[in-house]
Amino acid sequence: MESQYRPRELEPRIQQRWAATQAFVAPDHSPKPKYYCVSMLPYPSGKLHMGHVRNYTINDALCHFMRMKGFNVLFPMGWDAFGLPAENAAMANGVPPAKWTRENIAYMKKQCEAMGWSIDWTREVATCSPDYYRWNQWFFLRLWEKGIVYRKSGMVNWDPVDMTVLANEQVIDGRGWRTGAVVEKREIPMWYMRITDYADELVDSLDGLGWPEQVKQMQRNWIGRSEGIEFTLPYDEEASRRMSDGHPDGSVKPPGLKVFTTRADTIMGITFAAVAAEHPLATEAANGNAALAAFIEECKRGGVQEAEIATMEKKGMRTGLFVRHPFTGDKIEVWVGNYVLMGYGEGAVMAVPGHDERDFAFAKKYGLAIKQVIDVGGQPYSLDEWQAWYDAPGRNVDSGKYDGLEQKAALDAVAKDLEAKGLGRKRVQYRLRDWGISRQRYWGTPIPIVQCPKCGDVGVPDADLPVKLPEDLVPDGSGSPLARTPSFFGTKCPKCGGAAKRDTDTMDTFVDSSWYYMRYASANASAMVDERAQYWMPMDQYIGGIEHAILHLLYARFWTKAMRDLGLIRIDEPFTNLLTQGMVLNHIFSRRTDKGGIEYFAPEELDIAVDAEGKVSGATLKAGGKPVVYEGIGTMSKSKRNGVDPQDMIERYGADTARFYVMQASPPTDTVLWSDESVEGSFKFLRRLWAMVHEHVAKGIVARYSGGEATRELADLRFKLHKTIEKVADDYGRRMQFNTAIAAVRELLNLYSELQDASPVARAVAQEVIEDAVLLLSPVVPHIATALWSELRPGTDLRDQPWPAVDASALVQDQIELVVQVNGKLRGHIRVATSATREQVEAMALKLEAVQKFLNGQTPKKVVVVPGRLVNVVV
RNA sequence: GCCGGGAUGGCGGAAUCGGUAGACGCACGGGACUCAAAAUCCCGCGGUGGCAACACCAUGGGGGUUCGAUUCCCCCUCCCGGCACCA
Repeated sequence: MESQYRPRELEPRIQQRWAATQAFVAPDHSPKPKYYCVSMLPYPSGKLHMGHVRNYTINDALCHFMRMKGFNVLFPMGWDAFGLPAENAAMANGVPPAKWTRENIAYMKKQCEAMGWSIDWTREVATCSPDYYRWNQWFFLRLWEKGIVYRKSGMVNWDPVDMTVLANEQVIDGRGWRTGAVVEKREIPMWYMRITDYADELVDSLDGLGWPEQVKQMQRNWIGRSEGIEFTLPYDEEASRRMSDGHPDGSVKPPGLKVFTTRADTIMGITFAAVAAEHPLATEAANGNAALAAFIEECKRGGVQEAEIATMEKKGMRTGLFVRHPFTGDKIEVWVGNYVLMGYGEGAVMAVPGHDERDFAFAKKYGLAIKQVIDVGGQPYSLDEWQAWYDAPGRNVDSGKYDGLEQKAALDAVAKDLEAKGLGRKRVQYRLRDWGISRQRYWGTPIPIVQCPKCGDVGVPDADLPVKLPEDLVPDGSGSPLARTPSFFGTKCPKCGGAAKRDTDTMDTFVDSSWYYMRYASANASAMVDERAQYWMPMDQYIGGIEHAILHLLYARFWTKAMRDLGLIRIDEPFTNLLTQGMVLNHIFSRRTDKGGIEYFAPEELDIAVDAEGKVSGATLKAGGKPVVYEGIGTMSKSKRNGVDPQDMIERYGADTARFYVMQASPPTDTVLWSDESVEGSFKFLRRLWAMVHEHVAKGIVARYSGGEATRELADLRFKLHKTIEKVADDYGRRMQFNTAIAAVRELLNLYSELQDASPVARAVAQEVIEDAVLLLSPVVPHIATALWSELRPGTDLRDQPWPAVDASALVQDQIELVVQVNGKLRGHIRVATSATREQVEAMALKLEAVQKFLNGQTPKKVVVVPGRLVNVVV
């Protein structure tokens, strides 16, 4: 055996052997139980970053562990290959997105191979491949036929200088990132999917999933199912006349202002009403009111991001129009408020400043009446105390016939009365909105629709799919390249044969990632999926960043249900268990460009200054010395340019060190701030492991311990070994906490290295311990483990070894150590027989000198005995 | 702003169901080996006081429940993620 650990020679050799024997190609049928484990597919940004290393190493370790446990394991890989960064790279370098993307994929695939992940590459998927995206198009058409896909107008961010639609990411502080121009909202026609049709099921079926509770909670809150009442505030004479004279959308004249509320019990507290700037009533009121028209224009300025809208200062203006209270007939003034969202409910609210936080802030600002209609324990009405009582439970007061009712009863009574008057009804409202999938971009799946002047929207016939994306275009940042390419959009109507135009929008990339895991399972199928998907799905374990907790996971769940309803798969949920990996963070540095846009810098391009506390205080460019702005820490991302390439680590220490490092550093669910300081320690450990095996082998390998007389020391070592096997299996399989599993093996090896005994029994125990330690670590560091195993058991392969068995007899103990506390503070230890009674334990504890000292001759007030753990003497 | 999460030594983290706070490492200090260095090995390592035994303090801050709280409850601060066109 080599005395030196040389990962750079060893790892490629072992990887070649795996490739030659197709070691990780998973059969689609097996007598073994299946285990399907997938990591969220990476965006091919150029190089792997540490987040990927963490993600796929967790995936790989779980897969190795499950193989050892006797499962038929599938670990596939693919590329989320459409999207914005490819277009940005194209603009920067003049290279078509297709070329850039494919080169990145090739490089990153090499890196994956160098990491030694046990991927079944025969199932690789790249979402930019026509073989893949044709099924996006095919499925889109099926959903269209079913009415799940439909067209309506939607709001986008508009850059008036570049004349282009901006992604939210491209809007920085309300300005376009390239031009620095103030962004505007613009309404354009788009395709939508009716995810809201599935809202109830998406909430209800969360319950059965093995997902982190926090993720399920986030999804529930996102869908935001709330039961409330939709009712009408009738117009007064003036409003009635104006709204019927020229109702802007020309639809049926509404008899009043429709609102939705979950707090109808506070209906007697209405002091005004508010509508969104885009509401038809606002439009009508602005007719001939220049100030209001200007205010509405102002509301439409700025981007469409919710965070931006929600943090805006609350502003409003009178419309001069009035509605009437449904019960009292009192006149209620209607305001336009920038805090009312057109996209939620009816785009209009009844305002009860006494019992709603936003209405309160608005009323206070404009000096509107605030009326308390819920009694909250006799507290006096006081604006200063308002924060304390606005949403407290209580009985109705100052509410006429509803006085004295509790919330639920008041709600029911109000609903009944509104229904009786024909003004309202109970209804469920979701916060969730339908999924808009149209993007005015080039690098995505073309929408398979032809717009015919005679026939309207016509679907591309299945036989003509895929509608291929031209791959040689280079975007320039203004408008969509497809919309300027007649050879793409010029076509004939499939229905009438006349000249027609293709839809030049592409699909949201969330479409691509909504079903790729089913395509892996039915690789190269001539349909979207086939029966093999049914074998592998639902996925046993899904792993990915917590940042995908809502959107991606919700869309994928919806998509799966839609596929089920079209008879393509017979499952309700795609992901049985979910592990949300914490993000790998790094420092972010940026600078404003001359144009007013923004530019990011990688840490290696900068000289970074640190203050006395070790915190980053500033930075300058290495080239040129210009200062840059420190923006704090954030997720490693391509756009912020703060990723760390693991390549150096692989080249210096090998893949096993990189793998070991990320796995031992922290629990997978934790966020970590990148630091490459302790990588060296991981390498030293592997070298020490190698040295231990080398030393053992040099003394001569023997058959592992299988019974016979053992000294106390050997029995203790075997106890530790078998406890460790139990713990590591639990950490890998149930807790998925690899850092503590590795720490446990280190403890075992620390104990092992103290062993001096060279007797035949000791040699057999040593063989047992070192063999099993290699097996326990093998899921994390498969290369070194494979090499060491072949020295410990010549002629056998690590890949054929099952997970080590726990020897129950090694775990039997006759004595245990208990902790003795006085008033909950540690004061000593006692060793007792495992069979000792409560009374015996108590007596022994009280006899301790450290305990007597605190007793001062008195009898203890109480003695708490926790079996197998501790004794607490209360004095 | 709203939703979800987090905060433990100089650093990463451990304590799994309310039961020994700091496992296991990194960094650092001291020592051994060496002509020297690297590598390796041994010892120490939360704070304050003390020669020591030991005592007290300590898990972001404040309060509470409990024999006992890093863990449960209430309030607060700061940080991270998401907020529908980044993926």
